[in-house]
Amino acid sequence: MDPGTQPPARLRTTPSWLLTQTAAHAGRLVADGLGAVAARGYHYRLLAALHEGGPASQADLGRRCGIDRSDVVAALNELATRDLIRRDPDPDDRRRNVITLTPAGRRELHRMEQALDHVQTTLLAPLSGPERAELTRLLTALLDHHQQPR
Amino acid sequence: MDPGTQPPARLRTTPSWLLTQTAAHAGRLVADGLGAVAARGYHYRLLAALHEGGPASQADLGRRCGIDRSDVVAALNELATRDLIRRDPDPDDRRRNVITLTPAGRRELHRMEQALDHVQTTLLAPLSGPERAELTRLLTALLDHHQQPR
DNA sequence: ACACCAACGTTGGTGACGCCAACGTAGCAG
DNA sequence: CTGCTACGTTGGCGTCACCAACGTTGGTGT
Repeated sequence: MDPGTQPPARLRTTPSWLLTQTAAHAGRLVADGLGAVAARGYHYRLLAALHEGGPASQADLGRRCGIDRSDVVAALNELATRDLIRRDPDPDDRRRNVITLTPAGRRELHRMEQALDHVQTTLLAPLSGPERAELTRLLTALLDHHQQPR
Repeated sequence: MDPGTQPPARLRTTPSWLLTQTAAHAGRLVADGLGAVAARGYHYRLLAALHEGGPASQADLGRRCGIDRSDVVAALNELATRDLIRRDPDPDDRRRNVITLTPAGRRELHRMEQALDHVQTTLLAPLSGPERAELTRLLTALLDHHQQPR
């Protein structure tokens, strides 16, 4: 039909464009999947970090998840109103709060993971098993390299 | 030092997390690189599309770049005030504007590309040549697959 | 004991990106 | 002529990421 309705070739071969575009699609899928269980990325990251690392302070959670302290506050507020986490003052350090995953939070985390499993499937549909592993490896290498000065 | 300050393992092996995180880093690098020449992603995409495809309507540009019509308007306004593009009414279809790249716009596009070349280098630093090609191939496959219903 | 600095949680604001709804205008098909 | 579609424009919303500032608390140096 109408020619030139394709993305510019220079963009289509530029890794940064590819990354941001695929990430946009991935983000859309993730947002949809999490939205189906009334959650968003920050919620999942925080709950997953709590599940793996156990109770932690908000600052610790932020560092683990790569989320700014101020954004951790807001996300935890939302999780707390749904009773998915508990926020208790730390008796050993009165500056801190101890964030604890509640049973309901564990259940919600499980639902989120199911939704995300489905997202992975559809996202990686065009890739073979070895290709998925290779993609994971390459992205991990990029991430590790650029995350050293944290 | 303090253990458990690592991202959760489940996140670190999840492709969608890897994509969004690497994309966040890539986006940061791109934004910094383009910011050094007083531009942002939308500006680069639009100028690149104009350079490759020649003058076009705003709706066409939006389709080519994957940018919403309304966002095209704002970005073109910014480019127009810097005289990087011209916006003329289309005599053949009075609904449309014909967007044309000016010589100054071509120069700015060149500066942006230089900045982005540098970004690619630092972004892909940890990968070998074949690995970069493979990453590009995998991302392209993902993008093509998920862009069919456009 | 004191002053100093660092860390914590919190509030508020900014920007980029992506998306959607609505409007008036203009082209096109029936 | 009547609709339907496309176009440009305005305005708004949500997510993610980041920064500045404040008061409180902990730890350190002197």
